[in-house]
Amino acid sequence: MADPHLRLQEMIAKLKNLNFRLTPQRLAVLKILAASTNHPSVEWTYEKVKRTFPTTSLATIYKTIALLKEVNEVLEIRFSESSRFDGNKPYPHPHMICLKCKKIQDPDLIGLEKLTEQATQLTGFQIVDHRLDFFGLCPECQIKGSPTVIP
Amino acid sequence: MADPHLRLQEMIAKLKNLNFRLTPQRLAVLKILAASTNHPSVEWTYEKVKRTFPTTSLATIYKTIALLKEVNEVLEIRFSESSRFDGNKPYPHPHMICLKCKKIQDPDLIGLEKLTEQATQLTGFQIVDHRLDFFGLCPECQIKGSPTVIP
DNA sequence: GTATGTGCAAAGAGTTTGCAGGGTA
DNA sequence: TACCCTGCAAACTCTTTGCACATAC
Repeated sequence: MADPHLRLQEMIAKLKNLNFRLTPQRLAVLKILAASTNHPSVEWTYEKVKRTFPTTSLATIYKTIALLKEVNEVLEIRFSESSRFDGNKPYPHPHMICLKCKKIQDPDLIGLEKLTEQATQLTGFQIVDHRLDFFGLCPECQIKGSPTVIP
Repeated sequence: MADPHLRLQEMIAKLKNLNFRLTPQRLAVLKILAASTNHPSVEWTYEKVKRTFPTTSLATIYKTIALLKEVNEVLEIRFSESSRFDGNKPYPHPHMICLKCKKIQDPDLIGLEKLTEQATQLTGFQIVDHRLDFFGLCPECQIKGSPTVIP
């Protein structure tokens, strides 16, 4: 993962450059997204921010994340039920998703570029984005009946 | 693509074997999903079925597709906005998705198995499903301002 | 004949939006 | 001080559900 502190500074710089204001609530969201490897959900981020700012609203979390998406400082991983976010690596990359505990992990795969080339040549598409998800059971969930934790 | 007539027969056989009833509405949905290469949405399927059965309800389309998902005779491609379906190839495969006209196409890519193996070995996940989507502009949409058609 | 499927309307979940009041630069 | 941001509640979209009536087998 990228250095969380560095990522936070990058995010702050981006927002300042674009003349967006750095409110305490926003800063709290940035910190969480910059440092998390667990691909937080909106709800999880909301609960975490509320520990510091109990009056924070869900709408503010949504609005802040929408802003970060707009300036490409967070990657949204959309599922039909809800979305998960990655502010540490805000660019497309493969994910391993545990169907039981909902953990999301980033494997370093080699060869995805080759597939992208093939796809381009076969279809003539001008590719601007991609998404590769593997679904299954993580090592922990293969063994015990681990609790379902949705980050 | 698989032979649409054959696919329809397979779907019918599956439902009969499991003692589900073959209503005219259901049959209409099966026909559409077995024969379509455009990865229909629920809404598109609904409009198409209504031409033959004007009193059909959206709920029936949803219920029929849910049934087909349950017996693995249709692949659901979920997006946060809505889902698209493939009854012709009801198993995981890569998709090319045009961001403009919403067309979805199936490229025959070589090498995805290698990535799956890598992912398994790197993470220890027991993989049961995957999804690979490429997003971009199809050849038509790269040129003209083609109309946005959502199947 | 009987259980299953249909159609309508209402409920549900996650997300977005409008607006009045409050805080940043 | 001026404008942007927050927080609350209502709205929105896609999908699911409950229930009375209809119908496939």
